[in-house]
Amino acid sequence: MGKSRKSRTIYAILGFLCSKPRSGYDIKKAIEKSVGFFWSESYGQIYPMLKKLEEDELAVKFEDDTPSSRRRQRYAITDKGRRELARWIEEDADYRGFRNELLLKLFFGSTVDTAISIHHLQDFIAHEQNRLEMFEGFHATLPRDPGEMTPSVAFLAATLNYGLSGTQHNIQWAEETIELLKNVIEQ
Amino acid sequence: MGKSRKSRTIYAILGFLCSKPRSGYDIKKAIEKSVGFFWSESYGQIYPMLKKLEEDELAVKFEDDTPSSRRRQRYAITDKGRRELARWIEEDADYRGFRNELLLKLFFGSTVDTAISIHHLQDFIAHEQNRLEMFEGFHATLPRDPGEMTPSVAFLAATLNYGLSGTQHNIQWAEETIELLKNVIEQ
DNA sequence: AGCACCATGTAAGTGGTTACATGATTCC
DNA sequence: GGAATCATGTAACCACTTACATGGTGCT
Repeated sequence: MGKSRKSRTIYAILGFLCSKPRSGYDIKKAIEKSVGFFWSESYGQIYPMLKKLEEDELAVKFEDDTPSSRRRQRYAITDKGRRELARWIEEDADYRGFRNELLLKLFFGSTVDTAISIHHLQDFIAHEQNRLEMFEGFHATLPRDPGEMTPSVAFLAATLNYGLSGTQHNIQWAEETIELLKNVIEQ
Repeated sequence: MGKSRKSRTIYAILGFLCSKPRSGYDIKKAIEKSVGFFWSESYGQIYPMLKKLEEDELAVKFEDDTPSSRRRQRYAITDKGRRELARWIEEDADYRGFRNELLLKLFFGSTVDTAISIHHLQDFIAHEQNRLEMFEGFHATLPRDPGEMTPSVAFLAATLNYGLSGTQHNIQWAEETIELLKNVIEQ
């Protein structure tokens, strides 16, 4: 009776098959491009899982009928697959299992030179500023007209907003924390 | 040449041994109480790792000399252990590997009834509000007087601030997102 | 010819959780 | 006596990453 130690790879794949048939390679790329800032899957998970999806009749494979093109094994989601995806989405989400290495290093910061912690925070700010630019670029491509706010755009915007405002928040926190640590040094 | 697929359990343990000798049980409790909102370790990791720490001379075991008390095997960090901990802290932190199940469900929200996504967000708000109370309670115990702002308090405050402001941010985002989704429904 | 990219996989290894086993101690 | 907690461990299992293998395609 495990609490929630199940792979979510299957649902990530089903979710991306929902919009259109895709190959394993397509799925990996789509994940990186759209949800990469909060989710990732490796080929080592995707390809075996696609095989299992077909076994369980949650997706069907169809070879490309154009023999001239590259070998490409695309999968389409079935009705059973859609139901399984919906069932999972309706389940309560699991909030546990976060691990933040930066915070752990910072928590132990009093055992090393404070300059090291400040350096980590500056690194983090640079990292988050890169992400911020990426988010802003992405955000600019969203339709601003409320008439174009279709459901799927709204859900995309929702996750994007999380990344955007979260990153801004991270930068602000890191800057404030640097000041805090500098003040402590001076005393 | 793995990029960073090494266990950090060893460093979490060393970090907690740094302040005083502890048993495996103590370490687990200390982690839950202080860094539980961004880190966790299980006994299945801690006890074998303590054994390994002793083998590698990063810690030494000493049985309690009071035979009347419970069996308790405490470990003390060695100089070598302190050096190893410091070495790790100085390394660049790894920001990768976050997975957010709530966001994934939300990203696929257009495939199910929007009420489900709103329900998830309301659940999330309740969850974060509980955490907020916990953080605020914890925060209130910190010394406010700048004179008492010792380094170790400052680093504790830094991580706590992350949790505190991050939780506030999460709540705000979730509330705004509910409004966004409600507006989409009405159209 | 050579490089970058497309594309599909597999094998090995690891980190981590969960469930279970065991027993002492404290407190009601 | 019984329950809760203290306390230490192990075995099994699993999700996931990494590294490797293989070969086609398109472009210069």
